[in-house]
Amino acid sequence: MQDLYLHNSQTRRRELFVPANPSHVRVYVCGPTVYDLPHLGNVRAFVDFDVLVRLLRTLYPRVTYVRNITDVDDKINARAAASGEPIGAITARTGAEFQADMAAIGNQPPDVQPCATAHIPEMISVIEKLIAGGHAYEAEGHVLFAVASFSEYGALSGRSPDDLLAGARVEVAPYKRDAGDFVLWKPSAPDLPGWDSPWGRGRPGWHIECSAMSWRYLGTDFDIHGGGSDLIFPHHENERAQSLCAFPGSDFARVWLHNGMLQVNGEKMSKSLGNFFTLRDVLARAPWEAVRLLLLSARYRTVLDFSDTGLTEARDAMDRFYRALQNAPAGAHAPVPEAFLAALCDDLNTPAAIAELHALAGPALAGDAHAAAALKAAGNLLGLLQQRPEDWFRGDGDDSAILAAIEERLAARRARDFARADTIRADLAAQGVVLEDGPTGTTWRRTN
RNA sequence: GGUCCGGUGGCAGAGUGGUGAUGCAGAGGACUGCAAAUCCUCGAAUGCCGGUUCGAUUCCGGCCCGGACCUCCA
Repeated sequence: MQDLYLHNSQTRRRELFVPANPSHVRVYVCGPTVYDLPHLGNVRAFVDFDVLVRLLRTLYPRVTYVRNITDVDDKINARAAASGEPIGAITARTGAEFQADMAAIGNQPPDVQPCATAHIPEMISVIEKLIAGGHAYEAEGHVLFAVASFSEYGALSGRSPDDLLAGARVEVAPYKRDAGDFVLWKPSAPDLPGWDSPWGRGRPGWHIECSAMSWRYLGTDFDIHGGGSDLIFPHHENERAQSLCAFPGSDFARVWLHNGMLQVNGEKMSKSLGNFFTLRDVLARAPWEAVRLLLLSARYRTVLDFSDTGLTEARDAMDRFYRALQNAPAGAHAPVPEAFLAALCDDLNTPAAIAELHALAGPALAGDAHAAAALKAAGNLLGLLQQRPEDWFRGDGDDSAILAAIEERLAARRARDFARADTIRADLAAQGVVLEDGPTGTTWRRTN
């Protein structure tokens, strides 16, 4: 079997991936907070981890992929207060939109998508373990994690507790023992979501849900934890501290993977900056496979700058791949090519993998049916190239007017009335239909 | 200010201690009524300064520039 190497952000090194149990690989990825439509930066992360899981599924017999849904959060509360829409309605609606968008970009559903609000008892249980172990304390109705109780605190994000204080941007609540202490549980006002707990009616802090739900579905130790690089601190640092202290002797996640941010015009795309495109904005301008190819055209760890040029190029590349696929006999199957698999096994080197796609497209276009079948098999690992080529080029819709115009143009060409033929072709082009005259006749495709 | 990541042709983007992938764009040609698509050919890059080395784009140090994070974030 191909060795898989991954860049572990905890050690900051590329390491051979060795699952704790090769017959069952376990992966946890931080999912969305459901209060708005996913933007393209969110989508990049989930596409990257979708490819990771597809790869793991080809290398290992069983993979459990857990991705949480955060449906209790102060941003959700703020959105509800601002819009008047009830919290439950916001989370239900945007949760459904999230699922629809994941399907629209070609991501396979995770095995488990636990909601935070359905796992309050597990969170309370973890918090109780932390208090019992001397890692958490109650203060003014809050339960706080005591950073000083965990000597490894800061190891994941590479900072010392002292560094964290130096440039702190927020005021330190007076009830904290240390400035770095963070909330596990906090009191909730009567008009906000709350659950009964040993510390009164309240709601969880941000980080505890992931500790609770990874424990519930993957156990105290698992193989890979993924998320955006902006989550390394504080979210993952705190999550790790909670889990390691609640379950002494465990390793929690053994490999941490963090995807780079997506930028637009050199600036980070994020909800708080208000410069984001939702996935739906982008899908209105290009087919989903072009968007997906663009997102995979840079390595997951690097910053990716989104541009219209890139979108156009990705679309043209998909055109070429699907053209090549037209030479695959129906039902032809080929194994995933070695070089392609090797690229993905090198820390998900998707640009190198896409270069292999191009290397297959050449022979396939020249009529090599095996190369075409291999191209399709490789594309499948990226979540691409599984449509019929005619659907990619022409899609659904009423083609009768187009076909009639093509017939008329063919008649004009036979009569050597090229002016008329060119007029028809130009008219179709204006409608987004490109004609291509080949040795076997005229074919057509949509470009919008 | 602190921690971390990165700077490769016109653009995007890999890799590598010893002729620097791939795609787009560009130039020339084949094919075509003309195009489109396809094919052939070509030109074009390692931020700056040192160090180690027979040899550095790669390793080390400094500098410059960009980005992420420093309790909202994928």
